[in-house]
Amino acid sequence: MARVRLADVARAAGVSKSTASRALNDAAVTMRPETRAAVRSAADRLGYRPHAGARALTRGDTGALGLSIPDLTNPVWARIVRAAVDRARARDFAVLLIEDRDPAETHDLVLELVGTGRIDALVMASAVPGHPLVQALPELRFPHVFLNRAVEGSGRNVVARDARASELALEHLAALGHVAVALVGGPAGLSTVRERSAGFTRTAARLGIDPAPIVPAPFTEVGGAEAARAILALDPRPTAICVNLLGQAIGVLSALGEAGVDVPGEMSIVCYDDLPLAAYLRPALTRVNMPLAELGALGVDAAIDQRLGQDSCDIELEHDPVLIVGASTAPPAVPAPHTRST
Amino acid sequence: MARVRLADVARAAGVSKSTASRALNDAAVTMRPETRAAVRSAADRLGYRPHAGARALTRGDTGALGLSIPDLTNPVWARIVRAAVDRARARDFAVLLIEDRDPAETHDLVLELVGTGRIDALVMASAVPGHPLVQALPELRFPHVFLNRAVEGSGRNVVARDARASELALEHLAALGHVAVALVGGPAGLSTVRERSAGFTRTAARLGIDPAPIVPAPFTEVGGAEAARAILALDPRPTAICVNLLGQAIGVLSALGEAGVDVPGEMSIVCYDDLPLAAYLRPALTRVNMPLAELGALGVDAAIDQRLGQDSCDIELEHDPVLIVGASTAPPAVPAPHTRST
DNA sequence: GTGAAAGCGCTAACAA
DNA sequence: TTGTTAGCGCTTTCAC
Repeated sequence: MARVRLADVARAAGVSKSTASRALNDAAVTMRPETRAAVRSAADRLGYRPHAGARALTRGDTGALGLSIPDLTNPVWARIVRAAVDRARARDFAVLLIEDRDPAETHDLVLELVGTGRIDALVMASAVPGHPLVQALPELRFPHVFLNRAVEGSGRNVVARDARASELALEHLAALGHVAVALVGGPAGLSTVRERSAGFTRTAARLGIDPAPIVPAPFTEVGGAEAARAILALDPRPTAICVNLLGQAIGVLSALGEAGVDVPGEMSIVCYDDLPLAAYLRPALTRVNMPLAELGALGVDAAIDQRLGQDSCDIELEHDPVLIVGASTAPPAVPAPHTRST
Repeated sequence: MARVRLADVARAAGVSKSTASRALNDAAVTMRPETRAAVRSAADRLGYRPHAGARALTRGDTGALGLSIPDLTNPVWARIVRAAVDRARARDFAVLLIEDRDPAETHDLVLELVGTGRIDALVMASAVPGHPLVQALPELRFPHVFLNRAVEGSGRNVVARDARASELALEHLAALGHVAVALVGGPAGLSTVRERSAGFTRTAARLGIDPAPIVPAPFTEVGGAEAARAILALDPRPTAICVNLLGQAIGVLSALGEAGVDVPGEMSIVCYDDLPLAAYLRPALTRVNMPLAELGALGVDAAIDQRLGQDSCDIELEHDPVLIVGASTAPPAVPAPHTRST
């Protein structure tokens, strides 16, 4: 099972190494069709595979991408990764996965990957304010894009229409008659959170919904549960809650259940994540489906294109989020009194 | 930002390339301490990083591992991947992630990765009976281990004590007084499923629990829901259900809820996955925590060690699964009559 | 203990 | 249209 080298193919086809190389790689160059065919068939027959290291050495690229995401155990990221890997493979790139649980370590790792010439570009989906990589990348002049977590002014952002998620949610709730809605937000500084919050506030105003409390919360079940308890304590109490993450929504459901608050009877819930799970919770969640697959694919495309010399630019996904109505939303039981002491 | 090469380091340290290389890589070779120090400090100062491709060419290895898993969106696999990537990094290896959604494609991809010399070893966590790779790998004589999905007779299996999960679950249920327990199983041919089923049958017999129905089901929410409906239709009806996957368990809860069956009042549930989510379901699940992190880490260790020339062998994890009692298990409401017509 | 030189497998000038 | 040649950056004999 010794490695088949280009020289072997060349010999088998009766040509020189360079001709063999050209026949295999350079579709543009003009050469006798039978030469090309001979080389190709020899390569096929012998099972020739170019050695990636050798190629990296001469061509100066690796055919690999780095992909950094914040949390692998969140299925939303898993879906993005899946789409990214698929697209990368379609374009003949491998993906080195980086789970960014510690920015400083991620910084070191990426610098190592770049320095050792292991990747051609980086898809950075774990940007947060103050992340050392966000600062380091431009100085490196290394091809990169920011995916789903925009860095303002970078001109390399690939993002979904996050504000639209809030619009869809609030329009649905308004149509049901809700006039006071809360939002369980997320960690400060994340562009998705910011966009969704902005869309929330803007749309609430437009629809005549109460200036609604936005409760920041960690992206965890506990975070959702605590936010829900805070919201329950509000006076007047909102009749619906929008939630950024499915994990948070599960925490919200849990807290509401413990407090004896019926969903959707006394409280409606809309979640901005759509995963199979969401349909099987009790009640099944009304949710917004974000185009995660498109996100992953476009991120990879942008990164590769940039490596190929194309100028980078901010990209917003074509597809709108989609609202999926479940059993967690209903008209408010008692029209909220909507009075307030002055 | 031009690349710093070994030659640059050598020049800066006033030695030859070979000396520089030795100083940096070969801890064993004997050389003047000050020479080594000079080289090291020069390398540090210049920010030298050996080029991975060049190194692959001369050393014949890449410092990268392939890791194939069945489903990235299942957080259980995400945890295994996380641990694998961490361990790989600790041993200075990168990980190329492969999501095996189509065995034929995975086969091609892995052969490509191996053929192009992109990986030094494969951690195969997506083996199923008849998987083309399972056949191809031994012929390739390429270092590989089977992780969490054993291939009988391969002598390269890294697995947890899956049978023990069933033991723990049944012992808990027996202590509560259950005498008829069902198991929601999984796709045929998976070693984990087989082990858990075997442990289930064996332990049930030992504890005097009814020859219990094992209902195979896909690893999805729907799968769990359908299995639950089948179990509800049984006569006599079991008073408890063990479930292989968290996703299935959520389907089970959903189906039981729809059928108006109270958990744990009328039906107890134990799930063999422990994820944060499980604690926030209503009711919070009684569950078995498998040592997933150890699994991922040992799989990587075994793969690397094998690449390093060590003989492979089957490995069972040191740590036992752990039972975590939630609110989904309770004594059976009415002692099951336990009579049967003959 | 250290240096010179060869070569890993490939691509890309440059010739022919 | 094809072949010759010279590296890419590194490790590793083999001399010294």
